[in-house]
Amino acid sequence: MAAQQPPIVLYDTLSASKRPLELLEPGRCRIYTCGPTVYDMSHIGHARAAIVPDVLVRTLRELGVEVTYARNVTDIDDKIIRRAAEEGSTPGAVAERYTAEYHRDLADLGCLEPDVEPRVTAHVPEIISMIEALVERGLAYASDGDVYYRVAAFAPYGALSKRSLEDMQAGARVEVNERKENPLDFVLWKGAKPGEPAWASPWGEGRPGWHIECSAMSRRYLGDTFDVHVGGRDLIFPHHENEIAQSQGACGVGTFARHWVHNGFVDFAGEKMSKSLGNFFTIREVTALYPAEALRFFLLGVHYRSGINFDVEVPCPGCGAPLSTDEQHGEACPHCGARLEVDELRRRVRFPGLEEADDRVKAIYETLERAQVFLNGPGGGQGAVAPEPPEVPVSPAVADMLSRFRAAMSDDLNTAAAIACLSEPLREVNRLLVAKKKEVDPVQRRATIARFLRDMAAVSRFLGIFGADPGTYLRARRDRKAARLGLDTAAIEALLARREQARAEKRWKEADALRDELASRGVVVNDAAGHSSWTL
RNA sequence: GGCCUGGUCGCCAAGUGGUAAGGCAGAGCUCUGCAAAAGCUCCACGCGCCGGUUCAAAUCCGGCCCAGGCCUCCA
Repeated sequence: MAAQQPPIVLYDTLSASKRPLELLEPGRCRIYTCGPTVYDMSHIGHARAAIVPDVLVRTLRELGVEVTYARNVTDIDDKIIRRAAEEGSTPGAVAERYTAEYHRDLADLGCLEPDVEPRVTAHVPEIISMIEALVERGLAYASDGDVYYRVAAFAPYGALSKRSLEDMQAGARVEVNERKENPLDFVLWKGAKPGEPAWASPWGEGRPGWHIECSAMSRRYLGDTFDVHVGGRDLIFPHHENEIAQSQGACGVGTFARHWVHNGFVDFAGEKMSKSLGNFFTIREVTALYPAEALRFFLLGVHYRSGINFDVEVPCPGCGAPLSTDEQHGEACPHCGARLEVDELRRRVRFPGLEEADDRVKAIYETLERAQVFLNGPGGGQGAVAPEPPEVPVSPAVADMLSRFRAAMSDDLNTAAAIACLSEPLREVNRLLVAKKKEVDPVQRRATIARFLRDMAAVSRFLGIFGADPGTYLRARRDRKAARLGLDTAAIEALLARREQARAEKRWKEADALRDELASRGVVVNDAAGHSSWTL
């Protein structure tokens, strides 16, 4: 597809409107997103902040745009230093460890690797030279070993966050820092403190402030001006506002990101996440309980700019009664009196929304698997999808699926609407798969199912979901869930075999009793023509 | 206090001027030894409330009520 036209419409925070993504260079898009500060395990909010730009990148690529995607790692920062001190480790070791954990989480979540992933500590020279440029232009000043940005000297300050300097001064907390000319000035370079990592600079030993790294590194890899900057909503102020001040201050007004994309928050149980029980979970904690694809599907079920709520259900270990947030913090269950311990509660936590997502992803994979088997027979591999017979009519619902899906994705990455486009085709394919021979035109049936599989492969490239081999996914999901529930797979298979024998001999009572026994463990039995299968 | 979002079916959630997507739950049915899965049918004359603009409004304007966020580290 020639991408001469703006490929998609995207909401832009700076202009506060949806507008076509007009690329600096037709057919090519440069994207920068703020990656994590690596001082701890990443939480679900980080997952969303990574998945949103990932879907943007995937969508543009699928629409024929050549994308350069940069996502930084902030590997030097107060929190990293503090963490290292707590652990008796070094900031470098802390950063390295959590960078690796972050990569593992994102790989689980199906995020593509960025084309470049710059680290702050490897770009100190670029940072210093940018600060020097700001000082030369009167936009920054050295003060007692620190360097600060002179906010009042940058006229557009506040344009992104829609706040005037006066507004902010009125609402600002009084900050005691006599090194600053203005309380709103922010630090570009921090003078070294004893025992902290430090680099030589024109202002003495020190290290970069928080915001400057994104300005310096985006410039290095994407140029003075690039197409899209992505980040969480909470970064609009001060982080992104300051990036604009730095970059445009150094490179000129009109430079830097042409389009600002900000994703909404993830809330837990209706509250913004905080590190107290019940509303703070890491990616790893969640993916230990549910498939990572279910988490991704859940996060994409809501438009990226909206907040998304993670329902959390914490049952009492004693009586199973759901506990309110307050009750979770209590000593004992108000219903049965059982002692409550944090670790125990965290292990038993349930996420109803994720369970629904898990079931939905499972159901879609089941349809994909049945479709594959229909076309290729049992054991037919993923790559063995039969070519679509030419010029054969395909059921309308399936024929339109991909174009409708693509249209939704092109309209400000409306993943929720895009996913909804799959429902009708899914129903149609399921209908065709079980239809009696005389009910459908066999040629059309085959063509429709083949087309569906082909187009679902495209869908999976947009979303980063449904790309696994269905049989492999379903087996892994089931076995993992069985292990988590402490079920003995071999014992289940044995019961199932006994039941099949009973059924073959029409001993229905025995067969039903065995099914009840399996059901009591949560195992769902599915009888097909010749054989039975089980799932969870 | 300043600034900014959002209030759509029991729950989740699309829809930003043209007559309410989708998912879950629920009801009935088909298939089935019985189930399960799948499928079929049904499930918001109304989109926080009150006015207004318009041939036409969930969508635009004004007022009000409610919830949340940012202004400090934060995805």
